[in-house]
Amino acid sequence: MATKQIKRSARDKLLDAALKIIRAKGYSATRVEEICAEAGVTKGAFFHHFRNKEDWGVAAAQHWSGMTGALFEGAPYHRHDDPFDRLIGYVEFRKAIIEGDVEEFTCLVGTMTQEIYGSHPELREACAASIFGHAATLVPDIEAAMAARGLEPGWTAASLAAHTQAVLQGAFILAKATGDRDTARDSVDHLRRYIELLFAADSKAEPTG
Amino acid sequence: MATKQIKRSARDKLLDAALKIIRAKGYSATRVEEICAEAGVTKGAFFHHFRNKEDWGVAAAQHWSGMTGALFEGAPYHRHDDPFDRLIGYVEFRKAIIEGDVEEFTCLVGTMTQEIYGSHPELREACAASIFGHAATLVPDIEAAMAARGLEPGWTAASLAAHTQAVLQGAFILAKATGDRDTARDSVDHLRRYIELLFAADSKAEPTG
DNA sequence: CGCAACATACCAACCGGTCGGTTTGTCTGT
DNA sequence: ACAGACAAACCGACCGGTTGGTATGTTGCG
Repeated sequence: MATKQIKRSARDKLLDAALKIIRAKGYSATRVEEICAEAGVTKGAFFHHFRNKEDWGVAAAQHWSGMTGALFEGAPYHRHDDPFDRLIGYVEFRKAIIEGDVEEFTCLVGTMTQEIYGSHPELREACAASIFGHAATLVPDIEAAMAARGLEPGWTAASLAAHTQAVLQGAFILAKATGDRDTARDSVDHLRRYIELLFAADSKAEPTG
Repeated sequence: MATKQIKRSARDKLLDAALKIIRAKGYSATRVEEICAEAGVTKGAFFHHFRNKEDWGVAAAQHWSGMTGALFEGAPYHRHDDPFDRLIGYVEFRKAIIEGDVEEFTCLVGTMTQEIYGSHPELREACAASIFGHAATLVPDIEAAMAARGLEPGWTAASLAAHTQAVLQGAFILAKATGDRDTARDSVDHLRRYIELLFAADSKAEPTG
């Protein structure tokens, strides 16, 4: 199933190069010759596989969704019996993979969204699908945890799931600003604390209407 | 002190253009001729006032700091007597100014940081100073609120202040992805609820070590 | 006058995209 | 087993518009 061919095609190499370069310097500043050099192929190969640069960007976003999807699907936090534990496990897993250089742990589609949301609708759509598709995987566990505690709060499971992604995206920006992983990890700690407080305040009245 | 000249100089116009264009399409994709057109000046004026594009970007970040600094300094939430109320007031103010098109309420320096953190150190420094300089204005109120409730938690005032900025930056990304203001406002609601829960759980033991 | 604030004209490098050609693999008939 | 046909994968020179930056005026104000 996995890595069925030893010889990676030019397309695959160009997509892997996308992850590295876009996360390091953004979509707009990335030149296609630079992509080709990183991938070790020529410009001809690039335009054989992709109609244009945006087409490559869309494919990169989909490639990213596939890779991250597999990563989270195989992550250990799913083993917990309690849905709340799985949710906390997810957050801790997100914290744990904040490792190495900034361009290694930041989010491809979040970075792209910033630059292209107004000028490349197709690409924006692909990025949005990646972010919210991932957020949707959290919803069942959140709903189950809510039901288990009999919570009927002023927020929805989908909204909390989206919020986790907002915190992570924002944490990445701060880490880029400081150049320090710990800046991002601190925000993930706050996110974990928030979720714990949300589900601890089970029978109490909500402070916010 | 403020707006001492009716005739805005080319420099001011170029800086105002920066806010509009960079927020709409990012730093890299913004062309200097486009900046000049938006500002209604010529390229000669641009390179008279700025050594190069990056120099202009740094000035834009500082201009942004000055503008937002004045905005928040004059905001009504400072009138509250209680520091906790001021903190909540700040969050609500941030929610209230999420209005109009996406490029009108998103953050200039957050957008820039994403693209240039690895390639333009001076610009990154200016953006980081803007973000964390703003976060620092929240620290006294957070500390006062902590002291008033006798909180000695596992988190610091500076860390919570930084987290507020992370949530806001992340909320902006999600709003760019969906094209909908409400996506951002939802995360600000979660942020408010988190702060309320933090300060409500005064005498209780922290769930997170 | 003299200097700063602008305008105009221009350039060399760059960059996305094209195009004709070559290599590599696969399918088919014998 | 093998040659021929065909297509997809890939190459790299080339093009034309664009872009950051410069060189050289011109204007206006103290």
